[in-house]
Amino acid sequence: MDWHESTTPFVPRPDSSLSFFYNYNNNNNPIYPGVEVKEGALLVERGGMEKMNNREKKKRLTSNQLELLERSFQEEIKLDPERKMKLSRELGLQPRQIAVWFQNRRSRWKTKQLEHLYDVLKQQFDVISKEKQTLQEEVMKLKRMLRTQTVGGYTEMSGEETVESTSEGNKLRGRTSNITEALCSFTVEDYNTLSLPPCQWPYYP
DNA sequence: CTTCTAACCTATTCACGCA
DNA sequence: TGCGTGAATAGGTTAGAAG
Repeated sequence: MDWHESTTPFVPRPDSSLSFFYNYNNNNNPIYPGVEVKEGALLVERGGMEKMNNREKKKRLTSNQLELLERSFQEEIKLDPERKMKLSRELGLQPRQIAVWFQNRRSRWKTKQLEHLYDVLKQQFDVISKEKQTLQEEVMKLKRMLRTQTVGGYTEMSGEETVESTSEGNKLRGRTSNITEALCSFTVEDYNTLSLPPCQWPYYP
């Protein structure tokens, strides 16, 4: 899940309705006085686009700025105050802009991770699904064989006792239902510990 | 215990840039 | 000019410090 092993594992926050999404634990939330400028660098307020006339036009970051930000992000997904100020100085951007960029970047990163996870799970599901189909076909085949044998004078299986209700059938059922349960009960907490193939960053949608 | 602050998050808005 | 992208905003939660 982490870009680097150094980053904090995905730990849902307790007691939060949004805990599902809280990747990054907040236990060592640093004090960072006077840096987080709530307006200042930002150009537009909600519903106040007319105010932009007096402000700087919203600009895209330059390729150099993006390159450095991206490098920094890949070193560490979280932004500590010191690094924020350093990047701010180096890139000539407001600290708030750096913070926003990291925020948005983490968001994009997580979206990609979820897409990747979906692909992995789908692949696994397809394989298992195929396997189940093969086994079901085999069961049908065995049933047919049994029926032929009983017609020919062999011992007949009583009433409901089919191949599926035998120990083999139970094994098969148990196995498939376990797989289904496992897939249906998959949570993001599992996602934390799931070992995924290495994720090639940066990749964009 | 309550309040404040600063960090984080998701969802959303909307300007920019490209086909 | 329509659409995708991404910078920025809004509004929410949590943790930690201070009163």
